[in-house]
Amino acid sequence: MARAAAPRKKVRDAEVSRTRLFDAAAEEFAARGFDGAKVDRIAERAGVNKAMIYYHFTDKAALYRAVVGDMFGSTATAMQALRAAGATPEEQIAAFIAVIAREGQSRPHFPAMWLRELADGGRNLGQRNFADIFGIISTLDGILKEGVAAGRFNPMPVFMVQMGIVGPLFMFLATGPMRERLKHKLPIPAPDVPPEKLVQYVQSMTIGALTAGRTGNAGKR
Amino acid sequence: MARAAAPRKKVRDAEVSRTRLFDAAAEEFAARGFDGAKVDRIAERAGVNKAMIYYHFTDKAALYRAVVGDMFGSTATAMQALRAAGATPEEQIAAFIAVIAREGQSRPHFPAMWLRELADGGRNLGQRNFADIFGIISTLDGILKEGVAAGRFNPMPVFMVQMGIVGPLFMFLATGPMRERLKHKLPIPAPDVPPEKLVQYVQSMTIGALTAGRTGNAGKR
DNA sequence: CGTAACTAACTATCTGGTTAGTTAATAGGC
DNA sequence: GCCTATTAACTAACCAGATAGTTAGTTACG
Repeated sequence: MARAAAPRKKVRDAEVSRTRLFDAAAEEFAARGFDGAKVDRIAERAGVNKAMIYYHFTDKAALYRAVVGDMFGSTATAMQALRAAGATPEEQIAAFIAVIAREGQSRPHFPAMWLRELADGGRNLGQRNFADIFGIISTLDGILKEGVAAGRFNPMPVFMVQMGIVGPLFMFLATGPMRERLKHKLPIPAPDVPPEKLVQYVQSMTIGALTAGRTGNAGKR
Repeated sequence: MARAAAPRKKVRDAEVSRTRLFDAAAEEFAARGFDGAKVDRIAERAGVNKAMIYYHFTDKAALYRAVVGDMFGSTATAMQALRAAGATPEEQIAAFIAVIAREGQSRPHFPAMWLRELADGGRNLGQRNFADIFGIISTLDGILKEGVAAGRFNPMPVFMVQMGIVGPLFMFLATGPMRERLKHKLPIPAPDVPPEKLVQYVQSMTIGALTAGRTGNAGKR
């Protein structure tokens, strides 16, 4: 029987092993945190010998940094395309929020890991990670300044606005599994919230606070 | 020289040891998480022999639960006095937010620990803690329902609103030490934000989103 | 056949928890 | 008021299991 042109399935493939380890690590780190995560468990979940962690990555810390670097790097990159000319500050803020939400959803480990990283005071972050984060915040800072200059936004500290965006988004996303698990023992019903609705809510919150008190210019051009 | 009526300073005092251990544990758990926290370090910080942890509390987990129980219990209690008759839904939401902020500030370990607990999916919480948390959410649920019934609020899922409040508040509070530490190497200035300003911002965000689209009834009676 | 990819077994260290023994406080009898 | 028996509060040393990391040797692949 003629074999299809598809690349023959290898028994050994560094790429595959690396990816499996990376994914297992992301899950484990998100669920347990750096200290709670066990390298044996990561290897087991990945279906790979433990020593391969040290072969493909250097050690536990480097593996962790790889995961974190991937998530912040990806977000930082996505931000570059953001400040489209012609968009109102409100539209730019909305887009900024949408990008963060999209990143948080496409990597299920992202929200929980960010919560932990903030609680840690960034103890495990490297130079590179900070650069990415600063890039993200600078983008927001630029949007806010533009809005203030245009007389549309109240001046607000960037970090406060940033936490006002990431906080609701990532807390809600990170607690998804928990809400699912507790669903039947909750005193009040917890309806499923579609992602778009969450994004809309955060957009509405943020723009609401930035434009509060101004005579209804929100949404206008 | 006549001794003052003040109780003589004892060399041994269970109350003092317990408190010192509790405080040291709160600090350590907030900074490192349950797994990252080391009992030896807690004992050292408290200036107390390690075995006293097992004497005054049962084990590491029980000590953790004591700290968590204190913070959620205190907040749950503070919520009881909240639903004052005659207050508008907006005022009640504002008060709800103020209470959470106050609790988060009076216990410096609270914000970081809640972030971690959410990322953990409540793995370390007990029956009692969940009861307290449900109580807090029920309070918010009541306020929201009242607002909707009065035609002042848009109907929104409680959990989403809750995360929209706790997220910004606790993320900002938890990252205070980190911002302080990084102050000099930030690309953009990070001005100090007085607590009232943070509270106002979160109140404005939340009420803004809950009343968005409604013909300006916010703040009125 | 050379080597990248992999494995099984091992080790050093860390860490939560225990335990046998010690000492300060206190209550009760006189 | 003082002595003493009891025990709550405390300590130093220890232990067993867990865990990150290593290594010497093996095998599939190009």
